[in-house]
Amino acid sequence: MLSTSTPAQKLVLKAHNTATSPRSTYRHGDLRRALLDAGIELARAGGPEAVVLREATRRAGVAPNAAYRHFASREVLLQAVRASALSAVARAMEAELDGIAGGLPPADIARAGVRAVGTGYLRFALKETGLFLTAFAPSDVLIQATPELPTAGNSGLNPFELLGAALDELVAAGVMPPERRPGAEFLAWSAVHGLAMLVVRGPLASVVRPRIEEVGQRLLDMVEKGL
Amino acid sequence: MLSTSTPAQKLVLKAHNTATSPRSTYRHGDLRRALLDAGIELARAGGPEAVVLREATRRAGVAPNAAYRHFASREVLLQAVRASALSAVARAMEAELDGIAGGLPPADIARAGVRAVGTGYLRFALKETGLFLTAFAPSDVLIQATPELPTAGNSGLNPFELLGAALDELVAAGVMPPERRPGAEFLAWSAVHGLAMLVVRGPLASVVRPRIEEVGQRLLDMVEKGL
DNA sequence: TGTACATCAGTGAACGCGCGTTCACTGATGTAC
DNA sequence: TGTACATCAGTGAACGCGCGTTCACTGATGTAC
Repeated sequence: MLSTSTPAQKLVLKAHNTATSPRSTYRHGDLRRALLDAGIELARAGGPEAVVLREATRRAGVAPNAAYRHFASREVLLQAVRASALSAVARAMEAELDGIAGGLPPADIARAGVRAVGTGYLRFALKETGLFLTAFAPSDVLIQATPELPTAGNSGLNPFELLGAALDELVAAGVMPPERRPGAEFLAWSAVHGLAMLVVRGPLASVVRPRIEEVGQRLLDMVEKGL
Repeated sequence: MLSTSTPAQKLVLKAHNTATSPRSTYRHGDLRRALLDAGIELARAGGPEAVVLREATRRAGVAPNAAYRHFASREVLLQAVRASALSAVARAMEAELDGIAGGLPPADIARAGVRAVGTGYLRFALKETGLFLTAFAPSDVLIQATPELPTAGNSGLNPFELLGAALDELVAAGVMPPERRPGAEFLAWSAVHGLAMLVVRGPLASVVRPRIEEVGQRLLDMVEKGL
């Protein structure tokens, strides 16, 4: 079947090659993408340590060393996966932001923006724990966005920038005094990040998880009042 | 020299055996303790993944499998190290609590108590990063204190209990309304834990680290106001 | 339109590594007589 | 006080594992003529 496919069919096969359909051509088509996708899947299921070069090549249906045509090392692949995970976090935040009802006074909108960013972060951590851990995993390398490896969501802002923008709105709406603005993202981020870490893998997993929505909203209350 | 030592000298050697002094007797003396100490040292230097059975036995000057006389598996050794790390966190908090000046009004004392707990946590994370990460590392197992593996400091309270006690004082001093007390430790812990994680290994390492004391205090301001 | 050729994405085999863990053992120690 | 003996903490060797990475290669592809 596959071996008698026409050149045109082969092209289609190459373009849509997945782990399940055996390759029919010598060349893979888009191995870089396939490895990256496999890496993302591994990270989703098991966090950053689960991103293993050999397993990614296995899933792409390719010899282990083929990966080196596209990534200089396992570490470089992992960084690409992290960038993708960061982008997914940004999109989760944007989804929450999109849900904000219009027609409210500016102050309420601004407050809702910060809450949306925090809520998106927490929900992502719970729903996509592996990717979340990968995005913010301990790492010596500072993850840099590049044109090929965007860390931003649809808005063009990455998670950190989305938080910053939401806080700017808070100031613009007169909810937060401008002198408190500098560095405020560190405080807000810390609170939400800490809860996420403690709940998804840490000591609060069993205690807080069932009440995470409630505790999350209380945490955001605290941040709002405290900032 | 060592081979001609008297039985009494041998006993001393056994009791004080370290990685640097070669064993003179067949039996080790206190291998369990030596392995635990080596594990703690490994965790201190490299976090939880650095706690490697074979390396611990190497440092204890013993064959790799000798460890199985004292720990059922690598995981069990790691848990013992974690308990010790938690205890060290508690002691860091207690050190800050001890520094609180007396003679203040109860409300101020209570507030200072919460700050001390948070400050101790943050300072420990920065000074003993490896142990900090080990204490709160992702883990499926809930770390349980046992008589042989205390997680508490000198006060007899573990880090979580120290925070709880400080918050209780806040209520007792009339600073915090009693109805806000339940679950408040989750919020306070989240904030401090998040900052610690983001700074010691996360994306804020380079940005915030130089200003960590200031940012830490601002974070505690936020918690105090927001609770 | 056909052919020669350079490119380079993938192959196949192998490497060294360090890990956790199991096995059958040995011999120092403390204890019972 | 001396001796036989059971205990059990440590030894020595080996296992299988999966990893990242390197090597010399091959053959499908697109391009220049």
